[in-house]
Amino acid sequence: MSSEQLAELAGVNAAKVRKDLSYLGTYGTRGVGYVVGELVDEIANELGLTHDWPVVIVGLGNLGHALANYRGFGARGFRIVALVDTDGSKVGRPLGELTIESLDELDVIVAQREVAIGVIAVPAPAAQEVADRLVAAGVGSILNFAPTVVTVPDHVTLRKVDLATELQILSFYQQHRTPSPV
Amino acid sequence: MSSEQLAELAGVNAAKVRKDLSYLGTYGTRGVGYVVGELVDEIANELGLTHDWPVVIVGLGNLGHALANYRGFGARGFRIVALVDTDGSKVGRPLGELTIESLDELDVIVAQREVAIGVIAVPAPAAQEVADRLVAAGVGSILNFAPTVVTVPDHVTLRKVDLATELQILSFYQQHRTPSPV
DNA sequence: CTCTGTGAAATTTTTCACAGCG
DNA sequence: CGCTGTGAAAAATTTCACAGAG
Repeated sequence: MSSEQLAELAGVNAAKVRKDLSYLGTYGTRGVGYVVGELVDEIANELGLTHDWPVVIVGLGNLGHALANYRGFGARGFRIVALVDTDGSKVGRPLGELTIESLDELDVIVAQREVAIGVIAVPAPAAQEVADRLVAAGVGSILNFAPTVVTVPDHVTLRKVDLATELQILSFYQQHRTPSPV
Repeated sequence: MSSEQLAELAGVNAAKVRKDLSYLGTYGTRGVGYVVGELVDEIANELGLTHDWPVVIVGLGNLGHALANYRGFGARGFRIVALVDTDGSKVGRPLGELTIESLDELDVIVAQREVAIGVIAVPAPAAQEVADRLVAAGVGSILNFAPTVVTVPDHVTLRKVDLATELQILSFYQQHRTPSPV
């Protein structure tokens, strides 16, 4: 497949595709293009998709359940190894292959199962507390779904997914009738 | 509040804050700083948060439920006006203030309630079909949570939230021990 | 010939640094 | 004075355009 075709599919400039791919090394063949399978392998390799990343989900309301049931984490190297909630009535309840555990067990869970990533799916008021506990337990990366600002030490990577923000971006484009970006 | 303080809170350079805010007009006072309330109003105004945007959620599995129950859409001007599912056994079931309706009613729902934004929360295989129906019904913007590529005509704005991608970005940083961005 | 890989140019974004207002 | 608003400089990103490999 040529950089032109890849660019078309990705909605970007062909030169950009070539420049970006060139950072991986020389995987194209002049006059021919790229072998898609090779590219996929090399990109997976470069992005670290060869690792297996144990994940803990904190908070099992609707969103937590949705995440716990989400197909496709496995295919990308993420293994959900624990489900944690503060709600005593939820603790002990089975969910898929796992059983909901108490937030108080977090330290042990993270240490024993070598959890690398924590997902916060609790209500906003509890998010900072959960983040602090995750950090204290030794988690290196946090994905926060709670609609609130959470702060963590520098050595911890934090990302936030804010559903209302996504809608806001959409409505902004709609309002301005700007041609759709990515 | 000074641009310095705002920059600190946002984790960016103070000059950038001033430059960005200057595009809104002249809302700061030299020697003093910005009046936060004024800024909030002006930004809300510029971003179109004064509108009210009717939203339809398609697919009421765990994720759809989570979205339907999500607090904070209202505060940002998004009003969920319809919940739609293909599953006959779900149709008619009440959820919050709304009742789940059939996908077949989509055209009427969108037209009558002036729906501007559609949220796709169905399994991946059904996503394209739902997107097509939303477009046909006249929705101008779509937020897709299904982990699959969906294509829409140019005049429709599409955004995608892919949970696995978010985790991938996290694990990439973790692997490279790069200082946390954003 | 075709299509990559890549210097160089163009463009965009970010930062600097300072005149000048309150 | 202190802090904004903003030209100008610096840095980063994207695109061009073409030598050269297959």
